[in-house]
Amino acid sequence: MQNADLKRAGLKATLPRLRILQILEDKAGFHVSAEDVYRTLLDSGESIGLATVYRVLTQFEQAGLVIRHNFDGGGSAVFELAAGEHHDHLVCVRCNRVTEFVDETIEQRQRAIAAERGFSMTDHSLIIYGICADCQGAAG
Amino acid sequence: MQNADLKRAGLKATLPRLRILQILEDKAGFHVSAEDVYRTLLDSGESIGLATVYRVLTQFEQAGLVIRHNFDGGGSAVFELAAGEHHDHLVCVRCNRVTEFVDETIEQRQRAIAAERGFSMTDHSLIIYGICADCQGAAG
DNA sequence: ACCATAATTGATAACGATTCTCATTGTCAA
DNA sequence: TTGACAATGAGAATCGTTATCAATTATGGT
Repeated sequence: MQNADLKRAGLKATLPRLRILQILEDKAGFHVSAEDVYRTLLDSGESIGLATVYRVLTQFEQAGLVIRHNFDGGGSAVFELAAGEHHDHLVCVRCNRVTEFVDETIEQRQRAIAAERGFSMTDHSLIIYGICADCQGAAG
Repeated sequence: MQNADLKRAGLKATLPRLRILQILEDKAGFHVSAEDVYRTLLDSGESIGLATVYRVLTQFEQAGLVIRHNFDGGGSAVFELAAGEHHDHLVCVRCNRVTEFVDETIEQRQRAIAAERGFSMTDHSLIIYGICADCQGAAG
């Protein structure tokens, strides 16, 4: 039960938080914006304010439940459930689809580079922008 | 003469563009926001509109003269002269200073990963967030 | 189950960054 | 020079996001 997930994160198990967590789980593996979550809620007949969606997503991020990404291009941040291990992203600049990947060689080099410079790494973000196979097939 | 740089990029050599290009050259190696450029202009006694600064920076970006970065945290985009080769960034989350680095191993892996997935890479961005040596020394 | 308390919510105003609008001005090729 | 058309400046408008604040709700002790 997600109720416990929230408690564990130090958050009261309120209805908006449960609903939003559910939506994120339903879309596991996808990247959704605050607006996406908000619209999904509206479509389900829930009446939860947009401000609450932003607040809750920020709380989830701070609690480590979700990860926020600021990809170039699209002006809004996107979120994904923090389940599983760290991964990086391939973003299609044409259809905006996001694919994930993990590469241990790169991870190692990053750690080495940070260490070489006395940099205490807190996070990192690697994004490859390009045109996905589907979009190459489709239009020029 | 920068006049020629602009012409080559297909841009008329107007005064605002020349001044802004000059500022970017003066700050080569640094990352400046549109506001930074704007304030620098004001301080020099120039009266160039903020809207023009944004427009010109966007044009420079499209012309390949500058690179725009959207680092996490700081809400505004920063720009740097596109001179020289591609490089990645270390961003200090405490003082916001940006350091650059190049790592051929990572570059290669990125190309390989894109290729493996039939992804036609147009760009990529690797940012390591952390606390720089100076800031570690300073405060806890 | 009930209550008090403190956290959470929703509606909307406010915000910062960026873009748009449009009348005015400037550049450049002829 | 001059004309055509792109570029500019000032401010309004827009976008995503955050703050405000009164009303609502979850939770722990009873």
